[in-house]
Amino acid sequence: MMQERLSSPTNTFSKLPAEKKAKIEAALLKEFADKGYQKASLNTVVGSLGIAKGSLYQYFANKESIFLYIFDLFTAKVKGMLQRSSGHELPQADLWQAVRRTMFAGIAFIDRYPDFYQLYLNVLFEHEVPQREELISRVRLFPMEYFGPLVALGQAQGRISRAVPLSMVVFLIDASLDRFLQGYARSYLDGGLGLATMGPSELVAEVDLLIKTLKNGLGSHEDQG
Amino acid sequence: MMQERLSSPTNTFSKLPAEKKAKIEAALLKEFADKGYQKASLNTVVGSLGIAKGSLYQYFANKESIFLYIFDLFTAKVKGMLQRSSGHELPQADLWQAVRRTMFAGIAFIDRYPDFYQLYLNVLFEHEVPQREELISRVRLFPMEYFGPLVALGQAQGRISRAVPLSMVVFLIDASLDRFLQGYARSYLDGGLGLATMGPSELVAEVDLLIKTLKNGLGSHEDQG
DNA sequence: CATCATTATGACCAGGTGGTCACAATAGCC
DNA sequence: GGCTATTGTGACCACCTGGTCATAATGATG
Repeated sequence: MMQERLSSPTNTFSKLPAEKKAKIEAALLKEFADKGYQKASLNTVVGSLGIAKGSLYQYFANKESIFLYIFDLFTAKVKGMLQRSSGHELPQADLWQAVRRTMFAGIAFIDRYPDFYQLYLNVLFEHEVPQREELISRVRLFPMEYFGPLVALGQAQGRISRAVPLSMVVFLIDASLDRFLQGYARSYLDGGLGLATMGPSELVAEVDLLIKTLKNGLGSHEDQG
Repeated sequence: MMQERLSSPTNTFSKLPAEKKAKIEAALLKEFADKGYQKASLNTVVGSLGIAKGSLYQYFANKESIFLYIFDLFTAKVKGMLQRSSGHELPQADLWQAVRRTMFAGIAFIDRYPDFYQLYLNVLFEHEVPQREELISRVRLFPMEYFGPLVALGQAQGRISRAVPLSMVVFLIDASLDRFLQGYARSYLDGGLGLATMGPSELVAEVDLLIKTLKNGLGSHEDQG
């Protein structure tokens, strides 16, 4: 009695040769990433694919379900990447190691799937994207559920300040992480760090610096390290 | 030989009675804030205003110039608010006081002009907004030019850690500030802080906590305060 | 009043959209 | 081959968009 999801393509689509399926998915992703949901044109997609519009509508019910299907591909990719990056983590792992790993996983994701990341940014802020809030929370829950327990553990062990509420710790980490990645992907958001033009090693140094700064704070301490 | 800006309305528009002008501006802002640039419909606007479409095109050259004009109103409002909030600052003012003031100014701005803030978020992330990067940098320069010198001063005086490059300090402050305000305006971005449902005094406490955390860091210190 | 400049109007246009459907092509099976 | 079920097709539809323009209304000036 499993309900078909609205984002499900028809089984005509699932029976398609893998290669053709991949091409269609890629073209759709590109269009949604480039133009956003509203301005994405299915006419353009079928044109560039060289298939008939009717075919597209034999694969999917409508534009919305097409979009949701593509976004599903994105969440699957994110999930996979996060699991791979945190999979070997020990139960009492260090929060900062986890943050570091997530950061690099994010950077790698943007490098490997720039269109998917663009799609995500579109959803974050575009109006009238179908089911926007639900889609966003689906993605944002991953890191939150991941960091929360680690912060609690760190506080219990005394390595994370107990003076700061857990929610604030998570907020700051999330904000820094997200904004760093946004700056990496869109140079005008990096606040002058120049992330877009950095080489890999510089990027690593910058990530480590950011984490160290999050840990130690911006104020000066008597014993400066 | 002053070149007319592309965003300039015709002088037909400037000669309009102030009341009518304000109504038109408000309706346009509302539409752009609600729908974003692309999906905003001028037909809807003239419909809700009860004026003819031709009139709108006697006030402005085209949709783009309409949008740029409305965005100009926004930057003017932001400029005014920032100047008012920082105007009385002493030359050797404290960075953290400045951050605090900017934070509250931002909150007040969102409360007072939610549509303008929405407009800004649209521009930040929507595709194919005319001159997007230029518009964004126009707004983002304000706080950056403001905080940069204060950070440098703080580092010279030894109150801000000299171990952290100025650009990183500015990045973290900017990211926290921006994200906090985004979370305040869009609850699904607040990372669980629950900003949207807070009363004013709670909000003040949260801002102070955030600033204190930025200063002291997330790690625990022997002398915990 | 008449004359002229300015402003308001809305029917109209070309272009694009998501979506449909009668039909053509193909594939599988006997 | 012939028959059926599935898949591919693109002309077509209603709808909406930003933008135009001939014309009407209004205001100013004498």
